[in-house]
Amino acid sequence: MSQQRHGNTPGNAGAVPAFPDLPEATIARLPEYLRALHNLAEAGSDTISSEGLAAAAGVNSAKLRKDLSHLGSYGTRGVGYDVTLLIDQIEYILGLDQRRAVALVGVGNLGHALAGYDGFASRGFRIVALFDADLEQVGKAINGLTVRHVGELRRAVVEDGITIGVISTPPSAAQGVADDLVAAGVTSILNFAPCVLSVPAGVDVRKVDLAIELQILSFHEHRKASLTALPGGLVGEGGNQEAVGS
Amino acid sequence: MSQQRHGNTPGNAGAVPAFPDLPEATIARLPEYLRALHNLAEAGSDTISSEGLAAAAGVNSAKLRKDLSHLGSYGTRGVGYDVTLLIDQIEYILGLDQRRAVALVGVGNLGHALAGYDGFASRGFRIVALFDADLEQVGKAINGLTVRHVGELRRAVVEDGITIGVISTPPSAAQGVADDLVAAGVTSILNFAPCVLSVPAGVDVRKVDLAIELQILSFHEHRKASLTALPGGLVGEGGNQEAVGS
DNA sequence: CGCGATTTGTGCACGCCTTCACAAGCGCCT
DNA sequence: AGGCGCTTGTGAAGGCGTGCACAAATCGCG
Repeated sequence: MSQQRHGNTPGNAGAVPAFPDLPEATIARLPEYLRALHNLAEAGSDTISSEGLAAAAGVNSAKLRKDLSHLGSYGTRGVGYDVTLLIDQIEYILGLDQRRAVALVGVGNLGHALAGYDGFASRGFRIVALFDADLEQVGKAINGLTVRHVGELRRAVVEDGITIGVISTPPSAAQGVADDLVAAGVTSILNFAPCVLSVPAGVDVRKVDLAIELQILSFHEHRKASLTALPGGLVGEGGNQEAVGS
Repeated sequence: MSQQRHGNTPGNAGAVPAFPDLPEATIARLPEYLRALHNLAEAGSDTISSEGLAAAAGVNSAKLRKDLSHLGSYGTRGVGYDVTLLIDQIEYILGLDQRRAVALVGVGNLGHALAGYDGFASRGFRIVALFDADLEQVGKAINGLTVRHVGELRRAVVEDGITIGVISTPPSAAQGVADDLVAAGVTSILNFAPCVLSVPAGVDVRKVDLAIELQILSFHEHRKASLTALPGGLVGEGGNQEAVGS
């Protein structure tokens, strides 16, 4: 592979190193590696082998090595990977060192919980604004933030430099909110509403549908149930551990 | 990933049709088709073309046809698919007609919201039991259910015929809860705790990590930001719409 | 009854991802 | 200094999934 490390292309004027062209599958796994690495660092490990990190992240070690090789070889043969160095690298690649500002729209049942979820703050994000269309909710304080009316969205996005929006409204309102977010300049959306959003080119949408996750599990339950009725029975079936992420 | 060799014996004597051997990718999309179909049915459509359903589900029409062809041919050439027939078929395949009983462990911030989430009840599941290790929470009523102590888990799973468990505890408690669920007979787990669970063969685990979803979006933001700094700029970049699910 | 319009079902090719297997590289011990 | 054990990085092969393009099938209409 032509690995372009920090030795940059001569013509690149930016201070940023050439941005690696990572496979989607790899990108989806980097956060998991990062979490595992943080645990290891906290436990006092300085270095970790691909085997060890793979186990901690729940993946195959060959896959992990190939993933990491894509971002430019930060391991030492015979030793392993430097934990803190790798953390810095992955956080840089993911852009987490910027602690991006996030807006959350819809503080109903789920949105309320998301607004108070520690995991966002502790893993690279700042929820800086909450919105709702319901005047009943507007003005309420959640986790130190005041819920504002969705009409103020545009101004807030610009003022606070928000680049990511989270939608946790009912599905009927989701498309409208998405349109507002895009119009305000948001280019990444995390959608919890069970519906398809249509957005212009250049805007990324990820969808999390909680019921769908259960339905997929239900399928496997159904399959397992119908298999146990068969003569062969289930012999040495491998446990299925699948992580979300496309 | 999975290593399942479910040899489907041709001489299946059961009244149930031979269980189809669906690709994982197809399974993950069936729930989305189902949701779109319910919307269409509510709107009064009797039949729908692959093109129309694909648009409603946010996928390519060829992909949709191939997916549906895997579960037998329920369309009519020149006409399209019968909406209600297709709904019944997909619900049967996913095992949703059984309205599986679900246990939820951990009624903290997120768990509380999940316990009250309408989407579960309206899309084929019954949350029948809530558990927590915190005695402060035990006894409280959420959405008509009383929170019980996690020690009662085993008995409840057996008595209520629970087959799916949802873990929304802190990561430190998740593995223990998973062990308890498995010991009680649960064979499918939806894990919201940001950690890897190890479970015996035959148990399915799906993981939803909210922070990871944001981190993936953050990567794309980072990439987009570094691209706009380049001379070419972004030319006709296709909007990325990715759904969760492996 | 036949024809054309329409839409499904699918063979095929391509690309991405995973996994194996091993050479290359590194540190440690003697 | 040299050899040995350990670990990374990667070439190659195979499998899976996607999307095109088209044949087969069905309906409606003249």
